[in-house]
Amino acid sequence: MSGIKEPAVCGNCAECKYDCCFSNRHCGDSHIFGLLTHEELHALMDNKRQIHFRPGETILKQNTPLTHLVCIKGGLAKVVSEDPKGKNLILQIIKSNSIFTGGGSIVDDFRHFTVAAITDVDCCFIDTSRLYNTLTKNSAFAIELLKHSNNQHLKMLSTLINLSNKYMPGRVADTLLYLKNNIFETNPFDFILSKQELADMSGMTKESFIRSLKEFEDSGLIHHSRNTIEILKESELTEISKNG
Amino acid sequence: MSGIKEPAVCGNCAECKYDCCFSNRHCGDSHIFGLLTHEELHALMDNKRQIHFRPGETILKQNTPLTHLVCIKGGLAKVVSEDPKGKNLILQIIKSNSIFTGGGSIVDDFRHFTVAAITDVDCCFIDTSRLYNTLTKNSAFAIELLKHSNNQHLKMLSTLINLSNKYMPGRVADTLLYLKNNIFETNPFDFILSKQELADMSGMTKESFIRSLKEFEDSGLIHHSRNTIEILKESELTEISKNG
DNA sequence: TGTCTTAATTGACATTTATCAATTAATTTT
DNA sequence: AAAATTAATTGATAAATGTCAATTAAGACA
Repeated sequence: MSGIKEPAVCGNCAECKYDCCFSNRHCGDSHIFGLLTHEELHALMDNKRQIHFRPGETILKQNTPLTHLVCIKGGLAKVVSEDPKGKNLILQIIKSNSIFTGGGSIVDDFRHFTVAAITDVDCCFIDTSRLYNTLTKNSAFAIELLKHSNNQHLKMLSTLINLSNKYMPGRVADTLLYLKNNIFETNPFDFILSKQELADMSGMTKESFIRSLKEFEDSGLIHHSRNTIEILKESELTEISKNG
Repeated sequence: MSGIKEPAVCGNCAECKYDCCFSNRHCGDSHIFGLLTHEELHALMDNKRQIHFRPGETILKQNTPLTHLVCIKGGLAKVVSEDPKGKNLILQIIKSNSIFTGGGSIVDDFRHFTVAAITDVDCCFIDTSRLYNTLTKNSAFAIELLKHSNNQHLKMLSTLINLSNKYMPGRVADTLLYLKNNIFETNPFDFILSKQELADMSGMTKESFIRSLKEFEDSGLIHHSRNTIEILKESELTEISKNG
């Protein structure tokens, strides 16, 4: 893990070509940084640091103070809720160009999740103390962040319903469809996730996940080998997801 | 259910004494409406309607368009996620003086929950189309709403963890402690909720809830009769909650 | 008061899921 | 390449939870 202090640059500056929040001015679908003026962007990003993480490294640790926002510039990371007894629940996979506020921002200012790199990850750390100031000055930015927050809220609701109302086959189907349609966006897809991680996404033990996957394989719904899964009958998987 | 068009009044007007959002200027802990100027308050609340609901009535219905915010002025309501197969999950109980945005606001603008009255409920409906304008003009208000949203987010996270990581006794303990400490704030407490509703709060069938409750009774942790529950050994219940 | 209806409770049983131990496969290290 | 470690898989079993049916209790009503 290495921290490189970046110069204050933005899409409006000649020298600025290489950074997600600056040159592209968007994180995920929200284009949230595009709402800032040149000056506001500089004020917020001035002392931003871009950091590289290797697979497996912890980017943010649950229960530590929330001092920075994180923008994922490249790579995949997992958002994990760690519980004292060691049961991990993977709530979300974060892709390139997404902004991660961590839930507790502006509320209790500590982190409620751990974020860990799955692949190599490049990301920016943005000071939350500066965020407050930006929110005050630019209400369009504040509204966009509110939208982002509400979006996360709805995603978590969907996770909650999936995990609490469905039996294992439905939950496994959800995980597979989520990976194909939202994360990897190819079929078949190579995944870097272990069976334990897939189980942690589905709220079950790895043994149960494996058995459920095998049933799908035997029914011809999917085909999987070491690190690849191909979804053969998506509509049937969707049915299984719906029926719980 | 009756709708009474209210005059545009606020805490600054002489005639205004009777309304939660106006005279008290707060909803729950957030005092969010206190951040608005006299003019902004009027602009937002001008055509507000105050409505009375009787026990059991639906206040907001899942999957309908999200056109209004709701402020609960008096009474208790339940926030329910209804699933197509009829499995209901009660996510939250709403008390007096709380604001309910419903998750989907500013995102997809439809409701992701049903809200139903448990007791008699008085509440105000505030036009969300006016909300956007207010957010734009008053960033402190926007930040406060963001805080509210993040708060809801964290509460949902806690629900998610409780439901997915704990066995039944832990979940029942959570429900009982939540009712005592957050909703009724007395001990013993009279509850108006049916066993089915308590089970829906705990993510299990009513039969399972009843059995779990009986075990607590037999172990001397609680005492319950028809509509009253008394928590006798809170610290032990807290342990059960922690250990899942 | 007795009838009707709904909610609460109990018991027997089936299903779902986790746990534990053993084995095999894959990966890393030496 | 062999040894050592870690991950994946399988089977047997136990624990957790849901389902169904039957019974009792409580509340509503005429």
